Amino acid sequence: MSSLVEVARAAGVAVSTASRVLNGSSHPISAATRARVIAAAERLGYSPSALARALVSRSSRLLGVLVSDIVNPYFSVIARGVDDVATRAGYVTMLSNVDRRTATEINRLQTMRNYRAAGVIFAGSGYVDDPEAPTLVKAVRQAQEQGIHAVSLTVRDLGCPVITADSQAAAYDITDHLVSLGHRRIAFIEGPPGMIATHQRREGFLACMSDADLAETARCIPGGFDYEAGHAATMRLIARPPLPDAIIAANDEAAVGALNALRQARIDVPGEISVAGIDDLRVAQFVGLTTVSLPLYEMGAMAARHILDTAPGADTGDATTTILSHRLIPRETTARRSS
Amino acid sequence: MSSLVEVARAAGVAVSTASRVLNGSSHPISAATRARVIAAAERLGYSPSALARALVSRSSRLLGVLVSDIVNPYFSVIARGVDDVATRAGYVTMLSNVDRRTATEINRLQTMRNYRAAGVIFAGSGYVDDPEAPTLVKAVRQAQEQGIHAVSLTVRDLGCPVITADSQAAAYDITDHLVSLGHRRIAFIEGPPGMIATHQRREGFLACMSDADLAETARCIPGGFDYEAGHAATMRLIARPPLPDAIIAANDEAAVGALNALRQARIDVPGEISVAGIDDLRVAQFVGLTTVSLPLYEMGAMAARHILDTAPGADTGDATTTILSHRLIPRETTARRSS
DNA sequence: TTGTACGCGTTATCAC
DNA sequence: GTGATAACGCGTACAA
Repeated sequence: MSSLVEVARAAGVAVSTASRVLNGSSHPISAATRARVIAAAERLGYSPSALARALVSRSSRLLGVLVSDIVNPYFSVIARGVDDVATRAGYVTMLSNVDRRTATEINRLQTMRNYRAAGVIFAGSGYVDDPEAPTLVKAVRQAQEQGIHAVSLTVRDLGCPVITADSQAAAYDITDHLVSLGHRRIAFIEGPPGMIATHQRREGFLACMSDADLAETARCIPGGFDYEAGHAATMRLIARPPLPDAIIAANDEAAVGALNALRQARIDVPGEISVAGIDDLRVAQFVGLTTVSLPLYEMGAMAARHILDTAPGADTGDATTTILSHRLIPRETTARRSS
Repeated sequence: MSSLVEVARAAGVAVSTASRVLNGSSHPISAATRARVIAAAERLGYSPSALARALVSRSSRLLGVLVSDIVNPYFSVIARGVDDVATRAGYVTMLSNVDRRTATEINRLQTMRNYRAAGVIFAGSGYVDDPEAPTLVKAVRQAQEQGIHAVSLTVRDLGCPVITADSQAAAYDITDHLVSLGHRRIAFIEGPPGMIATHQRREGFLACMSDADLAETARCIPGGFDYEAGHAATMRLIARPPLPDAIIAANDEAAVGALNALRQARIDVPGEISVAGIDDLRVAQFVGLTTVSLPLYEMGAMAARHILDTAPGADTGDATTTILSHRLIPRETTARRSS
């Protein structure tokens, strides 16, 4: 609770001197006074006000990250990547859950603007034809004009740099894997309606099926990114035979839901049907799910690094896109078509 | 990037007037000037500096939460609880991963002190006989003297209020469930060595076994809180027959590891052996794991609420303990002893 | 090498 | 109703 003035007084020096020793300034200070100041600070339990510091230096060491839901492992891995580089650089991570609501995203962005965050990372996907998108874009632009760096981790027209994985290619690759295994009638459980990510993954699936001349046996069914959605979609599939040769879910969690629905129906995986997901979250490893590994941690880390490395005030507004590579991870839920 | 002075100038009023309309002061303002100020603020894209605000009001609307690892669902659920109430109250959550290192905990606490956080929540467990504990306690005390509220989500002598679940009772209850199912030779896969949480859960197991006159058939084996640890511990169990009647893992993730080791060894669950965990994370539902549900979300939410509700400067230093209730969740990995 | 003084953006106190 | 002005705690020219 003591301030610099008190430390200075206790050490018998001027505030500026105390300031200089306490913030590692390069300004020359005699060893003696330096020691006195440090001792006084220690004795008083001095805690430098990052608030005042940020106010005068016009830039806080706060780094914001907007996720849909931190409980979703997809986002917690990203957040971990962000926080690791933030912490190493002496920054602190501000986290906000926006539950996929653009309005909430706008709101949280404003809040982080108010705290003069060094940057804000948008981890979640947006919607196609989102009526609120223009408002968000405007808020992002204002933030940028203020010197706040924005980075999006999904392809999204926010007017800020994008650091992401190629979702469409990932979906293409997992589909190709199944096709190469001899599967022809493949069902794709889609993500939540309206999301750009949903659209991209579906397109990747469709593109591959089309390239393999399997467009007629491709089947897209409504789903979602959670367990329940994957489970329900698969139940519907089971209820309307014949069963497809394989099921690809828009993400791992839905794939696990599919797996369980199949198991409950006593349908052998991968004997009777193959199942695959996308993301490669920890749960995929637990259940031996074939999937595509997305560089989530790296996306978060790289976005954070981009913000910290970019000189304050520089190049805001550039909208470069960086694509990090993904990787197919074959495990036990897929096998060569038996029949 | 525009400040209050600029808004005031643009609106042709004094800063104090602009301030009054822009921060919802109860001070009377004529409708005309109010409109002018609002218009000017809007036009200039004014963003009130939460930094300056916090500086003058001597308390920010920042809420810190220290977790071991946000990727661990145990902690992400807690973080969600914290952020939900923080956001609703206009606060923003600062998140830090401390990887179970007391030194890191101290370091991050200092950082949050510097930002004059309204409070800091310690989500992770500490160690028994931790040599660094005194330093942490001192840091917590200093933070409190500064008006920062600390709350621990585990039983831990930090000199701050504790809001938690009764880990020991939870372990007792899950053990009792297995005992009541007829199991006698029960193995307990412990958590990471040295952690208070590990100790509590083990004690709960041992207490129940002892109460059931099963002390001689109780068996504790070293493990950990992750999948790999549960897997490895179970492999060791399998390697030294006879197999126990049941396995209880210190948490759900380790239980899933145990489940997989058993499955790979073609040992039927729950036919030949029952398996249970503790926590009731989402994965437990996926695999049908019998477990004990801990009020993680509520712990985070209640801790946050406690901090926001407590009048600034008041009652810091009280060290009350609040225990939230847990609940047994029987699922498919446990069954009555067959033989 | 050390000290003085101003400004960062707000709020609050006191006049008018 | 409205307007000066003094803090809040710190960094940093500029001076000594």
